[in-house]
Amino acid sequence: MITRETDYSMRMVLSLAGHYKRGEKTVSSADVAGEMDIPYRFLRKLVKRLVDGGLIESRRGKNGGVGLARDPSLITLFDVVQATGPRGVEMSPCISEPKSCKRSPLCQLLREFQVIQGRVDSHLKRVRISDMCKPGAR
Amino acid sequence: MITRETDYSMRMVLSLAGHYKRGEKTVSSADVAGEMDIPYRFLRKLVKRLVDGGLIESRRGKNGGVGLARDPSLITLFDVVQATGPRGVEMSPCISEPKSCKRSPLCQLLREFQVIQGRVDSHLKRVRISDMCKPGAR
DNA sequence: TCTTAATGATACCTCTTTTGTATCAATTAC
DNA sequence: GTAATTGATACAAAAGAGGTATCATTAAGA
Repeated sequence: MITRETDYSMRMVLSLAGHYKRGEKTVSSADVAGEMDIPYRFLRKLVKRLVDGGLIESRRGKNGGVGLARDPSLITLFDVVQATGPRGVEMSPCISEPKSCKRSPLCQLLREFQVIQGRVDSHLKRVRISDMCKPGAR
Repeated sequence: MITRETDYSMRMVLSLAGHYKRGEKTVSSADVAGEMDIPYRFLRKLVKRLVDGGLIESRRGKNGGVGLARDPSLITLFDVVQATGPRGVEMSPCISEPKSCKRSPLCQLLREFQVIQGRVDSHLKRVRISDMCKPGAR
């Protein structure tokens, strides 16, 4: 599931990619929040995870802000998903916690869920942030 | 997202498919609940949706119960998902409610979500219940 | 006809997760 | 030194998921 957290994180990275291409390596969180319709304080929480995940860098103090840690062609949607939360875009609780269900060893449903999850993840891995920064997009 | 509701509904249909193949066209909800580790009263709620969705049929009174409405080869996982809830296995709230976000007309993320959603749905449509009732499976 | 076993309908409850807010400390440019 | 910015942490509100309870209705069979 793509939660708001994941969605907002992706928006933020997209925004930073746009600035990155224009040579603006650092932008304030407030600017990104305004630009991408993200609640400012919520976004501030997400910044931490993206920094911890190594996708963005931040600088404190006056004229500080955040910026991509590397070229947008080297960041995929999957990277953002991973950095945002421990559970990713998991299709089913059975994916991350198969042991919590005694049926899992023989469960045909789990098998199918795993196949679908694999497809979703591999698609997310193929989509680079740079691919999404086309003119007219936002 | 595959919620417990969806998961339980799939389990129920799988169980009924097993009985169906053994010639038992009607089984009590209590038996299915016990067999598939589903809380009985919760399952009762799900029965209604599957009946409304035309996947299963029910008979009241003594010796009543539930059973598949058609051959398991004519029921897919997608059918179960659709019958279970209005939102299906939606990847993102943006899929079912794009109008709720003013960004959607130009949103590159929404485009990607839609592509992924389409892949998930088409996979679910290819998996028939009969495919999943192999020996050793449950 | 009476009893029993089953579903139908509806309402409710509780816990977790998601989403969002608030506060204060630390840092940096000028 | 001041103003602008992020860091860290805690809190709160809202929504959703998961589960329970109750009573009505129906049908089989003694």
